[in-house]
Amino acid sequence: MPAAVATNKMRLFNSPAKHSTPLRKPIPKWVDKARVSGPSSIQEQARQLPIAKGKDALVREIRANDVTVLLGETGSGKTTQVPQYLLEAGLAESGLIGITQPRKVAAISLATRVSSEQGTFVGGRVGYAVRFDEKAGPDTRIKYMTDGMLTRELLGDPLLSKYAVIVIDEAHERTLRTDLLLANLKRILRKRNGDTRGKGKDKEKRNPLKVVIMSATLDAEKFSQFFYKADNIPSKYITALRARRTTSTPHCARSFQIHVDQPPGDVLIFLPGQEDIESLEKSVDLFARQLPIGQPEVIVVPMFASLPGSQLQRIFAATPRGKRKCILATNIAETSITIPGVRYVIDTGKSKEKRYLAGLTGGGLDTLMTRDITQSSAMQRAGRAGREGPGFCYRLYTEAAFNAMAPSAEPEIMRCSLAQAILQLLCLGQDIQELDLMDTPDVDAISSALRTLFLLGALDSHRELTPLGRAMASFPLEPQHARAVIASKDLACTAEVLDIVSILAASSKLFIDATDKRAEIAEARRALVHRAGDHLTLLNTVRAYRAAGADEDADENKEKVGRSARREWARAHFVNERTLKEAKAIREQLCVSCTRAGIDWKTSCGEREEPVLLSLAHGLAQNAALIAPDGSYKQIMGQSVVKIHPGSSMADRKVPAIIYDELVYTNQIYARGVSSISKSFFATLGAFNRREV
DNA sequence: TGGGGATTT
Repeated sequence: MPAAVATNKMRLFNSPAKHSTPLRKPIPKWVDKARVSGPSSIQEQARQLPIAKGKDALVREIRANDVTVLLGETGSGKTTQVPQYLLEAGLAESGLIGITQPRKVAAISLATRVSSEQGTFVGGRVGYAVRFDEKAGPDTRIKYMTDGMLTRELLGDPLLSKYAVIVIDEAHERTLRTDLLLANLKRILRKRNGDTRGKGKDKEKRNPLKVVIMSATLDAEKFSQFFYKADNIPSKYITALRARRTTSTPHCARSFQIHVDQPPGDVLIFLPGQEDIESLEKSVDLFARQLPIGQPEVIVVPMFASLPGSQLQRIFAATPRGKRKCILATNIAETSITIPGVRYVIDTGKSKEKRYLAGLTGGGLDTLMTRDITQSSAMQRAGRAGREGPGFCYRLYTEAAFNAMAPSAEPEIMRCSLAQAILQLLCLGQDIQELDLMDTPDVDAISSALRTLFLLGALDSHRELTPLGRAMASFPLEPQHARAVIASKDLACTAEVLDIVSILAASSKLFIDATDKRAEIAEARRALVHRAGDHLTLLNTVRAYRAAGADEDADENKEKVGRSARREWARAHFVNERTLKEAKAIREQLCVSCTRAGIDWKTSCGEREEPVLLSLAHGLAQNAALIAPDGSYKQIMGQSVVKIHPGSSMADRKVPAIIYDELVYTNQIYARGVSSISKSFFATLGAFNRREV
């Protein structure tokens, strides 16, 4: 460990336990009782969850109120049990029970769990709906889904009339989609449950809706206030369904004393970014080699989102007897990936945070900074220890530092680009400035997004949605990318633009960059690099991947051979196959959207590159810069001087003009996803000419 | 010369 970390004060926190004797701190007795009962049926386990005791009272409250806010920590069983209680109580007779989750994996695994508790198959009484995957049928009463999925349903059914109950889970995370849902639920409650109270007869005809908000942090009362204030929507705030208690004991230790002093169990260390992980990996390896004879061997495993899929197997592989796994992870291990066998968590208290700064002229800017985590994150990180037994969390900061942390993260709506959200709301006939949101974004962020939408042609000068804007909103893409797809129709290069845009819309990066293999990687990828820049390099890569093993695909029996040839190709070129697979699924969805919008997605421009770049430039008109006499690049719209990101194929190249996907400010303002474009292109862009309007 | 993490009929 770096000295700075090793000498910091640490705190010892007791974490949740399921069985066996706790290591240091006694586990509260009632938790013990709930967890120690030995092997039993899955239904029996459900009955023993802490929440089960409050079942009747809970159902009574939900029945009596339109909105119920439920505070309960992860593991209290609320997400799996509450929907079943409501089903049993007959609250799903007039419609579905929908439960939203911020993440796809959670929606799927919860549906699977609850299905088996109900003794049915997934897609029967209990189902789920996430992008690219839906298992729900006519018998489905309980549906787990991503919050994005329900937001999409809103566009087609503004009153969500299929649902009798909507449960918003993990509401404290305040994702953009959760916030948009909360605002719309308030509107729906007014419509479906009536403006005035006490007219019971009418109420039944109106198909009333029940809303349950679940939060894991103390700001739960804010949700209750949100629904009650102004509207007097009957809402109830129920406290503390605690599944675990986190107690703290001051504790100083050198970090690797865990390994020397503590019983077996893997160690999970939370760090801000890839750079920190790679440098600590070296230190830990060095430490491991200097261990006295007889000490167990240490296996160091890095973990961050851009790692290739093959690395993931190392994380989930069981630790051999007599060895100890030490996982160095970013925030990815906080919520999205659960690693079995972790008994000790070391929390540095830091994470990287992306924040969007709206620009008044030249689009926006993302900042990426290392910051202190929130108390909510700290508790989540601690909870990652001891999921299968007693566990411990060593916090590398003082209790005072913990108390100084923000209780929970600022809502996403306050720190992201609003262009896509505003466009979707306009399709619903809603104005973001009139919408009753829990937190209202800055007026600058709204004006900036409106300006972007205007430049893209989605809005006219009266802020009215144009037919082009409506067409853009029909794509599950950011407005800039949707604009590029639409532009590709007239430029006859839709196939190529879809290839590029689907990669840009994928969640992880296409290229894998290990610092220590830079020369090898450059050599392997040389044939893929296009001199016009990153967008056409992406296109080359997608095409080459598709071509690898394509011959075998003709024969059904050899399809497997084709798949393994592609996997091998991706590995050899340091390309993330997971990204390519995700992009393929996105592309298929985009083809459906194209057909609906009257765009022939098969139209290809072959090897011509100009139409592709011009289509992209229609979407990225605001993201353009010209070279200055001193060799730097200056934005066309906006005043920033931007530097081409070192990871770009255009780094160190001097061309007259560039377009880029985004600006990221770390130490300097870097343009990422850069292509060279002829200056004369801008003269042909209507958006560019309208920029002063 | 540098890359926290989710999500979309």
